[in-house]
Amino acid sequence: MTDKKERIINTALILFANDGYNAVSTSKIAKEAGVSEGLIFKHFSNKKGLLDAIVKGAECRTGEFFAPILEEMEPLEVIKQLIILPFMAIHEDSYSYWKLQFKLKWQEEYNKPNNFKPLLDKLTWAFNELGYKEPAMEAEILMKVLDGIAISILREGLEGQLKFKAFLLEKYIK
Amino acid sequence: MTDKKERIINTALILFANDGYNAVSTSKIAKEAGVSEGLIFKHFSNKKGLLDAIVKGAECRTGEFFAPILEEMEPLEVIKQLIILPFMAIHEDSYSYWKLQFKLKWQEEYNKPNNFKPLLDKLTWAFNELGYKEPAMEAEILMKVLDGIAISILREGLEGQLKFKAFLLEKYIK
Amino acid sequence: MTDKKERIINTALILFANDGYNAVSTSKIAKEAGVSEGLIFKHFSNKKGLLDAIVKGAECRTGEFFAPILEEMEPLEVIKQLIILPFMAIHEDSYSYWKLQFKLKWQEEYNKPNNFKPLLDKLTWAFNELGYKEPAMEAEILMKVLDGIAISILREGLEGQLKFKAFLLEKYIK
Amino acid sequence: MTDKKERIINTALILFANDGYNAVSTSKIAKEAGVSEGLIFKHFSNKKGLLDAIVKGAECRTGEFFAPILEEMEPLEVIKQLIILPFMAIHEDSYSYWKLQFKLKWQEEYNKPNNFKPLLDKLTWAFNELGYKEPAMEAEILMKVLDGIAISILREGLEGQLKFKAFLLEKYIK
DNA sequence: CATGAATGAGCGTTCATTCAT
DNA sequence: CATGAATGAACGCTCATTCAT
Repeated sequence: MTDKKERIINTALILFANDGYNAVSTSKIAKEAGVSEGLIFKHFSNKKGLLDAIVKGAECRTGEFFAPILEEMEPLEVIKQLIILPFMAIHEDSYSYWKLQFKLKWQEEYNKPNNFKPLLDKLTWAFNELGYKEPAMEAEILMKVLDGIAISILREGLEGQLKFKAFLLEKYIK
Repeated sequence: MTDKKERIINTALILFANDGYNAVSTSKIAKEAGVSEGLIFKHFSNKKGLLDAIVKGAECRTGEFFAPILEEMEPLEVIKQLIILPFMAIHEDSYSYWKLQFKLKWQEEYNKPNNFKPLLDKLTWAFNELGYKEPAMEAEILMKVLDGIAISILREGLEGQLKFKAFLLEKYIK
Repeated sequence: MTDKKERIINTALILFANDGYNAVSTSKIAKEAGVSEGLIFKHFSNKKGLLDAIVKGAECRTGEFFAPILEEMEPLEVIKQLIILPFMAIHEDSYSYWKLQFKLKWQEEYNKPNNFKPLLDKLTWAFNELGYKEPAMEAEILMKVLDGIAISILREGLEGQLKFKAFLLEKYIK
Repeated sequence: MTDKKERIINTALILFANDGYNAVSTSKIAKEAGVSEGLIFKHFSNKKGLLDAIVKGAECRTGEFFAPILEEMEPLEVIKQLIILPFMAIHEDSYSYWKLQFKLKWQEEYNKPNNFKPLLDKLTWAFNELGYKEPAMEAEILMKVLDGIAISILREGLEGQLKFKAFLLEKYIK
C-alpha cells in the first residue's frame, strides 16, 4: 500500500466519522489528504469503494477485540470482558473507527451484516451456563446497555461513562 | 397554517425520516407534496428552517407522551409507564417523528438539547423513592435499555421487541 | 417555450451538427447560449434529453419536405421530386438539422427508426408503376445515390453537386 | 514492431471501429490489450498518434485492394472489379479497418485527403473509354452507389446487399 | 399565497497525459 | 521496453436558493 493510498484512507475515516459519509465530498478528502482527487478513484473506483476499504480495515481491528472474548470458556469472564469492552476498545486510535461504525448503522443504504451477533451468542451461552432463567433476553438487554454506553462514550467522552463499569461489574459479577 | 404548508411539512417529515435530511432534496419534497419548490422557501426560508419546523412540531407530539409520566407521583407507576413508552409511542402515526428524532442524533450539526433529560430525572426520583442504592445509575441504565429497544423497533419493527416489555416489567415491577 | 429554452435548442443543434454529440459539452452549450448550465437539465433532464428534443423538432421540419412526395400520385413526378429533394431541403435554415441527422447515423447508440423508409416505399411503387423490371432495387440504388449527394452537399456545399440534378433528371425522367 | 505495440494497435482498431474514437479511453485500450496505459504514450505519444498509426496501417491494407484496379487496362474489367470491390474487401479480417474509415469521415477534425480519388479517376477513364457521354458524372454516381452499399454492408451485414452485385454488373457490364 | 424559470457552486467521476522507477 | 502511481482539467449532473410574475 503506497503512502498516498494510506493517507486517503486515514483522512477519509476521520472525516466520515465526524461529518458522515454523505456530507464529506471526495474533493475535501483529497484536499485534506494532500492528494489529487483523481487518485481516490484510481485506488478505490468509487466513493463507496473507499468506504468499503475503510470498513474492511476497521473490521480487522475491531475483530482483534472480539476474538479473546469469543474464545473465553469461563462464563463469568465472558461477561466481565464484555462489560469492559467499550471502555477498552474506544480509545484514541480506534475512536474514529467506532464512531463511523455507529454512524453507518443509521445509513439505511449501507447494510452490512450484524457485527455483534457472535458476541451476543457468546453472551447468551454465558448466561445460560450461569443458570439465568432467560439467558437470551438477559444477553440482549446487556448488549443494549453496552451499546448505549458506547454511544455515550463516542458522543460525550469516556469520563462520564466510567462509573458504569464498576456498577455493571458489581451487578453481574458480584 | 395553509393546506400546502402542512403538506410540505408532512411530506418532508416522512422523507427525512426514511432517507435522511441530506439525502432528500427540496425539489423532491416539492414534487412529492405537489407544490412548487419556491413555496418551501417562502414558508421556511431554508431547508434547515423546514427541518426546524418539523422538529418543533414533533416535540409537541412527543411531549404529549411524556407529560403524564412527568406528572405521575407513584414511583412504580413511573417506571412501568416508562417501560411501556417505546411500545406505545412508536406506532404508525408517530413512527416517522421518532425515526427522524433518532436519525438526527447522529447528525453532528443538529445538536438540540437532550429531549429525554426530564424523563431521566423523574426516573431517578422514582428509583430513589423505591430505595435503590444507586438511583441515578439505575435510571441511566434503564434509559439506555429503552433507547436500545426504541432503536430496534424503528429498525426491525415492533414484534421482535415485544418480549422485552414483559421481561422488564417483571424485573422492575415484580 | 421560453426564450432561453429555445436558445439552448438552437445552440445545441448547431454545435452537435458541427462537432458531434459527444464532443460538445453541456457547459459549452450553456456558455454559447448565454445560459446557466443547470438550466439545460431543468428543461431537458439529460444531455440525451436535449438531443431528443432537437431530433423531435427536426423530424417535424423534415417531415414537411417528405409529405408532398408521399401524397403525389404521378410516378414520374414522385421520382422527379425525390431527385430534387436534397437540393431543395438542405438550405441554410435546415442545414444543421440534416448534418446532425447524418452524423447520428454513425452514432451506434442512437438508433432511431429509419426515417427514409416511407420515401423508399413510395419510390419503389413509382418504379413499379413505370414498368421497371426490378423496381425495389432501382429504388434502393437511386436512394443510395441521393444519400451520397446529400452527404456531399453537407460536406462540400451545394455547388459541386448541382450538376447531378440535371444529370439524374435527364436519366430518370427523360 | 514489438508484440505489445502490435497488440495495442489491433485492440485500438477494433475498439475505435466499434465504439468510435472519442468513446474509447486509453485506459480501456490498455486493459483490453493487456498492457500498461503508459506504454501507449511511450509508443505513440498521443491518443491521436495511436489513431494515426492505425490509419496509416489501414491505408496499406486497403491499398492492396486498390492496386490491381488501378493497373487494369481493360475498361469493362475496371468497372466490374470496382463493383465487386465492396463485396470482396469488407470481410472479417478487414471489417474493422473499413468501419473505422467510414466512421472517421464524420469526425470533422480528422480530415484526411480523399482516399478514393485515384479510383474515381480510373473509373472516369473507363467510362470515357467506353464512350459514355458524361464519364465523370457516371463515375461519381457509381461511386456514390458503391459507397452506399459499403455503408449498408458495414451496418447491416453483407447478405442484404449481395443482390446489388448481380444487378449492377448486369446494368454496367451487360 | 403561489409559481416556475433561472442560477452558481459543488458533486462524483472520467480522462489523456506525465514521470519516477 | 515497460509499469503504474499520480495529476488536473473537464465532464454530466444535482442542489439549495432567488426572483419576477
